[in-house]
Formats: sequence, C-alpha cells, structure tokens
Amino acid sequence: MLPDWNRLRVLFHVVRSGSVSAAARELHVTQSAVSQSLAKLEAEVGAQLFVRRPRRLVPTPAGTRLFGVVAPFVEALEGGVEEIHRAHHELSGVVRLGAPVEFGTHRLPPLLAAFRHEHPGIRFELTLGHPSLLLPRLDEGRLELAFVDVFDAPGSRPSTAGLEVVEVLEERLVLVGSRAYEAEHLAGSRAQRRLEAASFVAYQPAAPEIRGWFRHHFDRVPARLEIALAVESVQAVIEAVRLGMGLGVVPSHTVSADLDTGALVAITTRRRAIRSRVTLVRLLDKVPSRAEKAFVRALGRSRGSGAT
Amino acid sequence: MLPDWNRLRVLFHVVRSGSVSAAARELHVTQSAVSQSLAKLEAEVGAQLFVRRPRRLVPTPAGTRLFGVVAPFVEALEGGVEEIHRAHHELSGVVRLGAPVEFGTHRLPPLLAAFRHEHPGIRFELTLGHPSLLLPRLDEGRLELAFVDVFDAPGSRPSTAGLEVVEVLEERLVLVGSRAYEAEHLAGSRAQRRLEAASFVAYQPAAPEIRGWFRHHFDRVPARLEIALAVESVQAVIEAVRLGMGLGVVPSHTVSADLDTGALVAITTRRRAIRSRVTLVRLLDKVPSRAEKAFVRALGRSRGSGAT
DNA sequence: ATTTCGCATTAGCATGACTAATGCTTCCCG
DNA sequence: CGGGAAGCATTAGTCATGCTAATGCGAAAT
Repeated sequence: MLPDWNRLRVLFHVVRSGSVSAAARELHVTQSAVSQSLAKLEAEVGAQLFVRRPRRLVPTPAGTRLFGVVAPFVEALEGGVEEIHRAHHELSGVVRLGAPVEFGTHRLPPLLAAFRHEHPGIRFELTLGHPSLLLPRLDEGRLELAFVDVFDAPGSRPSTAGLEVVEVLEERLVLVGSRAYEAEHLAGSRAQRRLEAASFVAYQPAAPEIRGWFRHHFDRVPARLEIALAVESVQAVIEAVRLGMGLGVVPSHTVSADLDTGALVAITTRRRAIRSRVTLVRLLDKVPSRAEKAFVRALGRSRGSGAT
Repeated sequence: MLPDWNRLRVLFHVVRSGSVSAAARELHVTQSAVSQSLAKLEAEVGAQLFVRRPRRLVPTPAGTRLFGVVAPFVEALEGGVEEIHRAHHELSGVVRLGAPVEFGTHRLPPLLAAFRHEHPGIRFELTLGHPSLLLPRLDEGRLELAFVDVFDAPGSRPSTAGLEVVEVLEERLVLVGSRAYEAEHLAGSRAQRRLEAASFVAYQPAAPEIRGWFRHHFDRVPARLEIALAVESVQAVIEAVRLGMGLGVVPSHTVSADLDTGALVAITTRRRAIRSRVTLVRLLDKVPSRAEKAFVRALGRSRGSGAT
C-alpha cells in the first residue's frame, strides 16, 4: 500500500530545505504540522526516515531513497502544470483536426495557412478520412475538431448526442456529364426514366449522393443504378465524367470552368441544386482551448457565418 | 502552486482503469468521492482534465499530460517502498562503516569476512580515516557505524552527545626501541630525563600518543620532544624503530614476536601499560537496520563483550 | 417505452490535518 | 557558568474537508 502522497511532499520539503521549520515555512503550515506529518509517514512506511539530532534531522538511507523518488516527480509536475497553464492561457499549442479527404486536401489547407499567418504559435495535426473514422476519434478525445460532410439522407446522419455541430461551409452539388455523353444518351431530355437509364460515376458503390440527387429532384429513388465506376475522389469522378463514363455528382465550384466552356453539361431540373453542408463538430462538454476558439472564430469570419 | 497530490493519485487511477467507478474500487472509496476529487483537481489546475461522455470520461490533452507525469512516479514509488520494506525486514543491504586506518586495514577485514560467511546478503562499505573525519560523517548520516580509537587524553575525547558508544576492543600500547638503540641511548636507564632526551617515531607531528605515554607513566608531559619521524602507519613506525630511528608507541600484539626474540625492547616502568580502546559509535536515536543489529551482535560474540 | 448504467450533485457527518501552547535538549553568548 | 535561543516532539482541542448515502441526469441498451 502506498503512503499518503501529501506526506511524501512534506518529506521532500524537509530534505530539500534541511529542517522541519524551513519546510513549514515553504509549505505555509506550522512546524508542528510538519513534525506530525513526518511521524505519520514513518509509521505508514514502517521504517525510520530521519534521525533526530539536536536542532536538525538527518535522513536515513530509506529517507534518502524516498527523496530520490519524489524529487524528479516534483520537477516533472511543476513542468507539467506550467505547460497546462500556458496552453490554457496562451494562443499556442496543437489543434488536432479531422476532415474528409477532398475537403482536407483542397479546401482546408488555404484556411489553415491563412490562420497560421495570423497565429504562428498554433500548430495543426490533420487526419483525413470518412466521418465513420473521424467521429469515433473525436469521441475518444483523439481529435479536437472534425469537419464532416453529411448528406441529407435518412439513416446516414450520425447521432449528434453530446456533440456541438456548426455548419461552416455550404456548396452546391450538380449532376454533370460530358457534352458528347449527354448528346448520345439524353439528347436534351430531362425525363426521370431517361436519366435512370444512364450510367453513373459515384464515390461509393452504394452511390448515396446519386440517390440523394434523385430524391431531391424527383422525390423517389431508382430501384437500381448502373454504377460504371466508384472512386472516393472528386477529381477522379470529374475525369471519368469528362471521358464519358457516365454522369456524376460534384460540387459546382469544381467544374465551373468546364461548364463555362461547355465541355461538361449540368443536368438541371426546375428544382434548385442540392446543397451540401460541411459541418464542424466537437464535443459539447469539452472546454475549448484558446487555440481552438481562435480557429473556430476565424472559420466563421472567413465564411461570413455567424453560427454559434 | 502544485495541486493536491492525493488528487493526482485519483487521476492516475481514473485514467489507468478507464472509469470513475473502477478507480473507486481500486482506491476503496465510493464513486462519488472520486467524482468530487476530480472536480476539485480540475479547479485547482484551472483546466479541464476530462470530457464527460455518457457512462465514461475521456481525458483531455491536459489530463493525458498529467497522467504522463504521475505514472512513472507511481512505478518508482512502488519500487522504492518495496525496497525499503525489504531492507527493513530482511537480513540484507549495505552497512556503511568507518574505521581508523590501522584497525580498518588489519583487524577489521577478518571480522567482516567471518561475518559475511554467515550472512552473505549483507555488504559493507568501509571508510578509513581519523575520528575527526569519521564522527562528522556519522553525524551527517553518511555512516551507520564508526570504529573510533580514542586515547585517554584530556581535550581529545570527542563529545558523545546523541551517540551510543560501545567498547569493542582493547589493546595494550608499549613504547619500544631496537636493542642497539636502547643500549646506546638508555643503557637500561628508565629515568624520565634520560627518556625525554631520546628520539621518537610518532604517528603525527604533535605525537599525542607519546605525550600520552609520558603522562600515564610520569604524570607530566615533556616540554619538547625530538620527533625523528611522523607517519600514520603502525607498520612504518615499527620498521623505523627497528632501524634505530628512535622510540615508538605501538600495540603490543604487533611486536610480540620481536619482543620474544629480543630484536625490540619494551620500555616499561612500574606502572601498567597504557590500554587503548577501540569503540563502536553510532547515532543514539537511529533505529538500526537488521543488518546493523546482526553485525554488532556478532562483534560482541567475537570479543566476549556483553556491552549493550 | 422502460430499464440500466455511470457520472454529477447535494446534504450531512466523522475524522484527521492543523494550530496554539508547552516541554525537552543541545548550543551559543556574555 | 548561567541564561537565552533554536529547533524538534508532544498534547489538547478545533474545524475544514474527505467521504458516504441518497438522488438526479442523460445517454445507451433492451
């Protein structure tokens, strides 16, 4: 059984200062309190830790041994507590982020770079992956913030229990095809049956974004779709679409140039385009560090979003 | 200001066990006590150490940092306390001794060897030197036991305050000269004036043992003595006496063979020979380890001395 | 929808850390 | 050499606090 740790602290001060009275001053207690504390520690440990000499104490080998154990702990503890204070009160430290591959590769780095320019003392560690990877890590305390792109599909939105969710980015999603593919397979038609018969390039075999597009524009999901390619990369999807492998859903800003030149054609209906929201997620009960706060504020300013 | 150390212990158990309830079981307190203790630690440190999730806690970086400081301390403390227990309850460990050069070089080693034969688990560290070196070290807790040869001379006996002094060895001291030297300078005379005119070989320039010899045999000390050689070595003194450099005081057992053959002659008077006592000194209030106790008992048996 | 589980909170109490006072022993100084 | 100083040990008493028992809360499991 380990002895009382506060008594070990008393022993540390007695050995370092050289006397009971000096230790009492350092600890802001009376000499009597220190004397009794040492006596109790000796009883707990079952060994004499000091020899009492006139006007002073002499540590025994056992007392010296314990001091040797406690002294490095005091040093490490002082360093640790100071570091925690510094992290809590200064704009510095590491913020661990999670983000989807696409967002984290292309959209986030410019934001981080701009932020770092204003706050060089803050560093980031970025984990790229699907929300199914990121949200558990957030839950386990391994990430401070997670960017999550959640499509408006029933059954796919994860639980927000215990989480604070803030929308930080919204982008329009469009279904596009190459000019040649559109001419051959649709010839200008926007009928649902004609569209369902086309081939598609998706991000996953289940093609949730394609089904979402149909649900949004026609209120129903096709029983089956021809997924010519599944690849979790917006750039790869765009390239496959350019090559005429089929239609694909992409953020409109990624193909704005192709749409302007007419190389790609947007498949539109009377309904507005789907909007995809990237949300920032963090643990509800976790007190954010100043670095985290500063970053979240900067995100809000860069998007003009006043979300709380 | 450092946080309460017993609360750090609570944090250690919570992180290691994974929950407040498990930590409570390990610490033999209620779950409520652990919960309150963590809350107070967070207030002391001024930073959140855990995020509260349903049915569990997640350490924050600050909590993980403190755990990283405390964990090695716990390991070292357990090792230290176990070692103290072992040293206290087993016949093992190190006994640090001090002894005069002569005694520690020739008389003590056979005693230590015999003792070690019976108690192989006990080791010794021997410091050779004058009592003026040994007694302060004893006082400072750097020696457990000190052998001290104290001549019966006023002003030279050190204070025994706070010390336990046990006589463990007694030997007769004789003043000797070579047969040739005695014939030439004394011619059998034992008159004090004739003796004072002789040359002497001493252990120190001040020759306290020579002055002690005169005080013992004639109740007065010569105003000046011719110290032909001063060397702190009994063997060196004996050799110098053999060579006729003068008279010297030596333990009688070291020259018994030379006295038998007549190579050396003892200068005697009607008074008995001086007796030199080697005493064993230790701190009065220091609880001796089992190793120390066993050694002191063995010393008593080897000398037939029943001293307490 | 109900039950389970673990953590947070509250009220109250037993106890142990602490203080004030005093005793003891050595050391210092005039 | 005697009185005062210094530091540690001890005792008696106080009160702040660590703890328990009971309960509330919120998510997860059934």
